[in-house]
Amino acid sequence: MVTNEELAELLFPEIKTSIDELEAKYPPRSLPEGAQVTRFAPSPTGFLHTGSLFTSMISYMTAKKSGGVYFFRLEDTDTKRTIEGSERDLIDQLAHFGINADEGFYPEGDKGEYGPYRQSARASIYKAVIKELIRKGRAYPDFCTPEDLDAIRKAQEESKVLPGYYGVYARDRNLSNEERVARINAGTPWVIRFRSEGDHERKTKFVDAIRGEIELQDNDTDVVILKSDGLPTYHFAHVVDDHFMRTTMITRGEEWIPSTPIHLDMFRALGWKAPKYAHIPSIMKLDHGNKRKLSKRKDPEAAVSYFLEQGYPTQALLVYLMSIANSNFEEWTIAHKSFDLSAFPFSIKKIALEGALFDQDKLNYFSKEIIARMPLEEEFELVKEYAKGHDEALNAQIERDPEYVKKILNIEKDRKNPRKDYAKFADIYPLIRFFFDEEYAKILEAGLPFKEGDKKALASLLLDCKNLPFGTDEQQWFEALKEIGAKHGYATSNKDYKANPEAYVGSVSDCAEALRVAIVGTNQSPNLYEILGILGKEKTCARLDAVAARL
RNA sequence: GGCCCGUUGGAGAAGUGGCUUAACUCAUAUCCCUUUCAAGGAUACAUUCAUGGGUUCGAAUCCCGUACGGGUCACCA
Repeated sequence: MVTNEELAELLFPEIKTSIDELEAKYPPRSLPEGAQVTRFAPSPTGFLHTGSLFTSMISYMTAKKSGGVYFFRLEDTDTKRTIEGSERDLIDQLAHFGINADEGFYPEGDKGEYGPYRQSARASIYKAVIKELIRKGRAYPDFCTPEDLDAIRKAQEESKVLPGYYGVYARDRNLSNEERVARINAGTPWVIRFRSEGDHERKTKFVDAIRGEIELQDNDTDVVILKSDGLPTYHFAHVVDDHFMRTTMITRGEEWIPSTPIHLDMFRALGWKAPKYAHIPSIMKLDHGNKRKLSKRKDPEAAVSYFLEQGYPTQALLVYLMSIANSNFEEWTIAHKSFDLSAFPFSIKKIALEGALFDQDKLNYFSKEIIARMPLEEEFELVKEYAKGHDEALNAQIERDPEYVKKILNIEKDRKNPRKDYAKFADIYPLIRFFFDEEYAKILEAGLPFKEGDKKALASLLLDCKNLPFGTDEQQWFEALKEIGAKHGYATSNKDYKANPEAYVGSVSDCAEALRVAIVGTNQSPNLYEILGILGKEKTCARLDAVAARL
């Protein structure tokens, strides 16, 4: 007769730690009433996903708003999919967005009392719990090969019965301990499965912090909890980690809803109090008329790095994501004239149930608004940082003459309603390149889009514009432009022109447009007066001469 | 296929039995302003809340069925 105790000892002889010792080592946190402990627990399998940023922001806000703790845990139990170094990117990018963990895994070392915070370093903790489960008869070694499992699944499909390792299909569930010991000693590979006592005919209920009460069929499958590589599966790691790390609210993607009964089943078996769950909806995308989850493979906007490369201010993305999470946030920003997330009364209950379609237009709107209202110095610093890593041409100009670039960024900024030209920093250079002489030379070379008309008259008008005053106010400057225009047959107001079009060559608008095209190369630009002010008299005149000479 | 979640305008959504002739924001369109563009101002945009039935004096709001969309059924998380 082999006891469970002996089986446990044979399987994990090196494990001496008891659950009580773990309980003592990781005591309940002393936090004020209502404080939530949340976490973000990604796998290091690539770059930060936009949906992950969404979830982590929600976790972070939930902890902060309640005076609790937000921590970061690395779920690196899938050694096959792990991408070397991606944990660094994960943490760096999160930090970039200001989502800094109070405790957790850091490449240079853990911070906090509830570690280790990387699952691959917690093997002995999982095994200690499993050893106890085996002693209690709630876990057992399973000797099925992948082929055996395939065969079971096929048989189930043929007889149209639910697939899975449960009940009579759980082949090794009722092996005698003697048999188990014999196979182990014979060197047969094994995994450990949880022994469920659930009944599929019954329901388990739980309250989701976002969706309210959810009722699901009870779990009755004996899930794998320890893989053959000695590492736990997600299901088990979640239960053990979030118990000993004293997480109070699990924020995770909605794809986890169907497996929640498995987790609840294990919490019950271990006699632990289950945490609250908040299942976050996924961010979707419309694809040929169908909604689907943002896909890292198909959608560039699924990777947070995309927004960083495009030069969206991190605040803009966060604000956009918050507008999806709590739709009253938008009204709040208007009422408070602020985009400060930390001041907003975020509520996890207000998250809508259906996954929102990712809306680039709306992101751009927020981003334009944020960039336009940002103080010049702040904007300049962000632009500088962006250009350094992502925009060579812009960077070169900033290095050559930062003050000049700063002046350009400041055009029509100091007003009640500042210009909103840029949704992202990548938009900047194409719009301002005409300011730089070598770029202007290229523009000139490509030909200027003047309206059809008398070239000679145009040249003479442009040459006359060299007499435009510098250093005066805009009103005086514009009067001077009108005067010059009048000399060349342009009406001084659009009304005059409309009233009697035959009497004029064109209106002031046409006159201004000619000047604009000559100086910037297109018929659209920010305020001309400010542009000329930045270019200065010398450059302006040189450009006018060059254009006139070509006509 | 089983199970679960969901369904208000092009998009995000408010609304949980009468105050809704369905808020607010983005997008779109038209007009005004205007030295262009951006901005700003004004107006328009769901006779109706997926659909069929029921409960009620009264339903987007409660109940049931149907359709559609999403998710999930691994030694992946």
